[in-house]
This record gives sequence, C-alpha cells and structure tokens, in this order.
Amino acid sequence: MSPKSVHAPAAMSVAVSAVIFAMRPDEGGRMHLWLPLVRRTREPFGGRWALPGGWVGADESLSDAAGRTLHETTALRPRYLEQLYTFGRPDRSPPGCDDGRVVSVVYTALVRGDEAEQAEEGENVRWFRTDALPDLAFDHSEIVEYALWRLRNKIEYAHVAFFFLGERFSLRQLREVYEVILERTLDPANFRRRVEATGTIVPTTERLTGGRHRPPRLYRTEFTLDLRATGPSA
Amino acid sequence: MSPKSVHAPAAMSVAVSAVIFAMRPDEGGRMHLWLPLVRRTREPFGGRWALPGGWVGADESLSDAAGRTLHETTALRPRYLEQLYTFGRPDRSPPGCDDGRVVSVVYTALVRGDEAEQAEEGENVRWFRTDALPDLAFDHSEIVEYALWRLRNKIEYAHVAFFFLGERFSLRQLREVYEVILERTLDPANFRRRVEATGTIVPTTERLTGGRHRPPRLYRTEFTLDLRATGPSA
DNA sequence: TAAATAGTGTCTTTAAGACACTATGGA
DNA sequence: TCCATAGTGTCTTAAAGACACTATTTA
Repeated sequence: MSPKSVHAPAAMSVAVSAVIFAMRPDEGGRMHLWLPLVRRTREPFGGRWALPGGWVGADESLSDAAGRTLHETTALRPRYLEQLYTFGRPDRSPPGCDDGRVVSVVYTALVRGDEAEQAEEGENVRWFRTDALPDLAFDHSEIVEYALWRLRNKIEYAHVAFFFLGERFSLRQLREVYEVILERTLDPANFRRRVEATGTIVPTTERLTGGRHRPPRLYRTEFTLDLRATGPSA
Repeated sequence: MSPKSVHAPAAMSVAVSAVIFAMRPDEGGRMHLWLPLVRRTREPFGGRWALPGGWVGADESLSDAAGRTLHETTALRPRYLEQLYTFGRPDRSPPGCDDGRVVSVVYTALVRGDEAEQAEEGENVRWFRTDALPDLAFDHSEIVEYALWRLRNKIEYAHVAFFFLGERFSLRQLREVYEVILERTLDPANFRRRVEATGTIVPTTERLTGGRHRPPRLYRTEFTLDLRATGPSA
C-alpha cells in the first residue's frame, strides 16, 4: 500500500552545513587532512562537536548560506565550495528537539593550509585530523565519511588538488596532496609525467629555496573550477 | 560586507522532483532516451511541462517522497533512485507565486523500457525524447541537462546500464544503452571484452531468438546497486 | 545459400607502473 | 664532499582501439 499523497508543504526548516577540508602538517611535520568543527552550546547534543552551519536566510541561495555560515563560525572564505548531498531523514534530530524537522544541505569546501592557520580557533571552534575525529552530533560523522569518500573519488578525475595549495607550488607539494587524500604513496617520476601530460600546470622560473637540498621548480595553474562541471550554479 | 547572520529558520517549503530516464525505441525502431513529464494545471507556468514531483510529507524521508510522488503521477516504481542535486535559488519561482520559497531535492530514476510502456500516459502525462524536449517550467530544463550530464559520466564508472534492461539481455542490448547515453558508437568486439573483463555479467545458457540472424547469448547480472557507493542512505 | 549479426583473434597505440640513473643546491 | 631531494630515461605491463576474420541462425 502506498503512503497518502501530500497536498500541502509540511513544516520543515532548511539548514546548511559545511565539511571544510584543509591540508596541514602535524607537529612532526607530516601532512594530514584536517577539518574545523564547532562545539554545540545547546541541546540536542550540547557539548558535542558538529559541522559548522546554520539556517538559510529567506532571500539567500543555498551556496551563499553555506559560505556565510561557515565564515561566521570559522572566518574562512574558501575558493572552493560545492554541494555534497542533502540529508533529510525524519529522525535526524532526536525526538523532542525544538527545531522540528530539519533538512540539511551539506557543502564541501577546500581551503589552503595557510588560510586554515588564520582561521579563528577557540574553546568552541577547533581543527581535527580526519583520521582522529570524535563522535559528532546528529548524523555528522556519517556525513564526513561520505565527504571523504567523494573527495577521494573526485581528486582522481577533477582538478581539486590545487585548492589545497597556494598560487605557486612544487610538484612534491602537489603529490603530497594526492598521497594524503588517497592514503598511499605515489611514484614521484610517474606522478610528474602524469600531471605534466594533463597540461593543467605551468612551470614558472621560480624555485622553492630553504630546504637543505636541490630547490624544486615552482608551478602554477590557471585552472579555475568550472562549477557547471561539478554541479549547477544553484 | 557580509550579509547578516540568520538566527531562526525562514519560511520555506521542501519539494522533491524526479528525472526518470528510460530507454525506448522510436517508431522506426531506433533507441533513444526518454523521460516522462507532467503538464502543470496551475500557475505559475500553467500548461507547461514539468518534472514529476510534489511536497515532502512530515514524516517521510526525501527518497521516500521522491518515490511516492513519481509513482502518483506516472505509476512507475523504479528500482534505481538516486539523489541528484538540491536546487534552492530564491528566485526559482517567479515573483508573486503562492508557494513561497521552494527548495527542491531532485532525484534521478532509471526504469526499464517495458516498465515505461506500462506507465500511464494521458493528456497531462507524456514521455518525451531527451533530444526533443519542450521548454520546461521553472528551472527544470537546466535540471534535466544536468541529470543527463551526470548520467553520461556515471555510466563510465558505475554499473547503472543494467537498470535500463530486463533480467536477461544480449550484449548488443547492453551496448545500445551505452551508445545512446554516450551518443557515439562502440566497437562490438572491444565492448564485449571490456564488459566481460569487469566480471559484472554472467552468461546464461539462453539465447535470444526471433531475429533473422544468429541468436545472441543472453547474460544476466547479480549486481545490485550499493547505495553507499553513490550517496548515503538518506 | 545469402544476409545479418554473433563472436574471436591479433596488431597497434596509449597509459600506468617499476626502477635505475643523473643533476644540483645546501650543510 | 656527502646528503637529500629534483628531475630524466627506459623497460614492462595492462588497457583501449582498429579491424580482419570465423561462426551460426533464419529467410
């Protein structure tokens, strides 16, 4: 038997959240993926960590709302912001929750490591390594898992790695982004050939000095994300 | 200057729509991609064709709502239903529209050709070839374009072609699905090798008789879509 | 036996991976 | 001069494509 048809919209709130990824070294200098979480100050899940987010304004697009709310909590302004998935199970919030039913449109954002440094951190905002996350509020653990899965797939066929890096980068830095996300090492020689063949990077005359070894050439990319390629401009 | 922060949810309605694809021959026997549209009986866009859809019930998941509303209008029960994208620009509905602001979670569904035959058709529900669509209501033309783009990409790496076919199928039928979606011909020999190598199809002892030529072997697949691979169970 | 499609074999091209080797700046 | 990493060359393997060829059923 089918459920009854619905002739009028039900009462529902629309929220946005963001999974914000950054590539940063740990204390030992090893690179990892990190994301910022905010501590909930209210029930439900008071005290638990959650993805940054908030309500969508009446005259605001979903992506604008995602950009605004993540800026309000983390002070970040990512260059990359893409819709990930919309979560709307009726039981997402525990029973007796004030907010009623909430549909969350979740975005993935990518920021550079140096941007992440500048991001405000405090008692209620903190960066976590993706391989050492606490149990999150709501279904946010599941959401992060899915965002990681999508990022790993996406990096294989889309030019998203550049969003983790600055204007100029060495091939080692680029390779490190791939290695951390794919969780395996890549042959430097083969990686170089592959990425050079795609034609998405351009060598500059600059070199990266400071290491105690031969300084690598720096590259740049004119590549700017075509949003039509990843999702409509919505 | 940033927009003001939003401390309470705004009034918004959540709707679902479905882009339902089927593979069917035209009068001349040539295969094409088709989708069912419904004629709007109310303003805005009264008389224009639109994607089937409706409101999300208060205690209904988004995918359940998508399945229910598309069944109500087309009588179809697709085996494949996947979230495509969520559209929420504030100006999606023309000004002065009764429904207020609407956020639409759009799903893609795949059905077999013989199922499509059974689907009710009438004055207000009709199948259209994807290469000969009228101007649709709202932003639905843009949505269909994006769904087509995603389908073309998806068929390259995911096992979605089987959802267009019945329990048993010849390699030619499978190849035809690929050819129609990718809009190019594929070498039969190389296609056979490629699809056999993936191990997703199993030969049966049956053959497809009736043609005036050597009858092809029929294959089947135990493959059932793992929804975790395409999107979380939401 | 002719038409038509099923199905096989094989050569070429291209991309990916393994890995040895040379190059060069800094301590 | 040695160390560490940058960067090159080359061989092997696997996959994709082109295309000739054989096989089998129905009209």
